[in-house]
Amino acid sequence: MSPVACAACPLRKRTIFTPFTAEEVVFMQKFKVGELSVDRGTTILMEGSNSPQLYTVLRGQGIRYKTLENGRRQVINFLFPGDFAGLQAGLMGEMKHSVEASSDMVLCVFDRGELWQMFRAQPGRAYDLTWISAVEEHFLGETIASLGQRDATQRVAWALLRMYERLSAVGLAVEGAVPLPFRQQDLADALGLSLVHTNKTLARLRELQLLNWRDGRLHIPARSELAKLALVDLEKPEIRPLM
Amino acid sequence: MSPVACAACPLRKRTIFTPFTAEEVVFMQKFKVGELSVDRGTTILMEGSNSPQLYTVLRGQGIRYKTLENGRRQVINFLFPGDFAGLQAGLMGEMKHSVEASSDMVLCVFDRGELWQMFRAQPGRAYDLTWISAVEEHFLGETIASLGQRDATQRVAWALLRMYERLSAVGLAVEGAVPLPFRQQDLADALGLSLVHTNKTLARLRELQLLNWRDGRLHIPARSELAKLALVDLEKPEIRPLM
DNA sequence: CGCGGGGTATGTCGCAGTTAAATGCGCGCG
DNA sequence: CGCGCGCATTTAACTGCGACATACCCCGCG
Repeated sequence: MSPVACAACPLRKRTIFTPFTAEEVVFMQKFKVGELSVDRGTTILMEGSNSPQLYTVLRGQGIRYKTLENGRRQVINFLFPGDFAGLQAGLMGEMKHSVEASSDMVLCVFDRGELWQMFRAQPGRAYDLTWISAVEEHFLGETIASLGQRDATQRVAWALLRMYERLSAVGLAVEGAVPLPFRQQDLADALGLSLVHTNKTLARLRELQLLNWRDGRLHIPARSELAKLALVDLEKPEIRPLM
Repeated sequence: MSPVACAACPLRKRTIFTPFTAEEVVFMQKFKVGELSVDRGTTILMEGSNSPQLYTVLRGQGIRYKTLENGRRQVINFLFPGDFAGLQAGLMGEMKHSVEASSDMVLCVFDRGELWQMFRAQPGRAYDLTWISAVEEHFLGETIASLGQRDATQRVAWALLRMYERLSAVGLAVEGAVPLPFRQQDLADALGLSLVHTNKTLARLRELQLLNWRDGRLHIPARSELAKLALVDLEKPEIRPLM
């Protein structure tokens, strides 16, 4: 059965940051897999283009977004180490979204055309990918629920809390702070709010000492009630102070 | 390479409604795959439960939803022939969403535990599943964009148009009408709108002869400008009449 | 027959969230 | 040095959408 633990990159079965094994190097060569380093601000995938590459994030953060017909931008999700990108357009055809590096990034790249060969040679990779897709889909579902049913405060709290936990789990927390190199506009576009309102909400959360996000680093105090806030409906009077 | 056309069910490489081939029957037995018929209203998957089964829809429609902490419900997507359900919870663990039959349904069922064996024996299935996931993910991304950036009218227009096209493509359109056995409340919960507001929006779209949804059947007039409406921003004066 | 429940249809009102516009602040650059 | 530019912040005025209330329709049921 071998229920592989979250294997983010086809190259890595274990965790994100381990060095390559000899076996993995052979695999890399066979399937034309390589590493790619990009600078902050680089557009890795562009909507409308026809990229034959797939990526997994090894280090750094990025955002995956889509530009609508009316010019507005929707950030679909944020990319962290372990995430996958490039599949969304289907197994072929042009990309339906863009990916941009919010910090310097290191990516694991391989060819979409090799996927079929890879699955045949290594069914375990297919299993990994299915797993990753399932988790990804789960989070997209959560996001939909957030956009559809929660108010601004809950959305902001939920999003930041989730990112915080996600990055902490990968060991990126330093003294209770985690790197989050996004602009407030990125967060606003992800949550379907205006920049102004996002800002106000952040200010309130900061006042209440529920979180602190400055200079690209997010800090959440030890006994922060943020989790409650993100989940519980604000109707509840005991949480009400938030407004 | 064999870029398999959208193979909805592990049992069917071609289209949705073809009968099983002898080869497929052998496959069914080997991997303990079966068919399941359920009545309208049946809850197929329940959030919190621990179902070991995966499903693909062969016939009928359903909704996949999630109940939030505050009691509100978010419909994540609607299920049509060809759609996949049951994976979202990850490859194991309890379901994070529920699935309910909106009409009588016929499902293709198989065991999550067989997935690994199946992938090993038939890499093509893994490829299919990856494809399906990619398409699914694409639509979830679209939904997120809709919830985040579009107003009520655009959301309703977009959602109904998409379903209409989807079902037409599978040949379910009869005289320009397509079966859509959902309540307005379901649509509202999917779009993050109140029932009342959804209703009013539908009324306006009906007045403008852009669509007609009655008695579980959706009709869209041949030269309906619905598509424009769903995509173009209402700022444009020529579309403005809608308000 | 009357009664109740589920779904649909409309009107009014208030607030959360939007749009617009202006200020401050740090940084790279001619 | 001072100008421009990206980003964060703040204030003020407007509005889309949700909450609530009410009414209608169809159908099954005692």
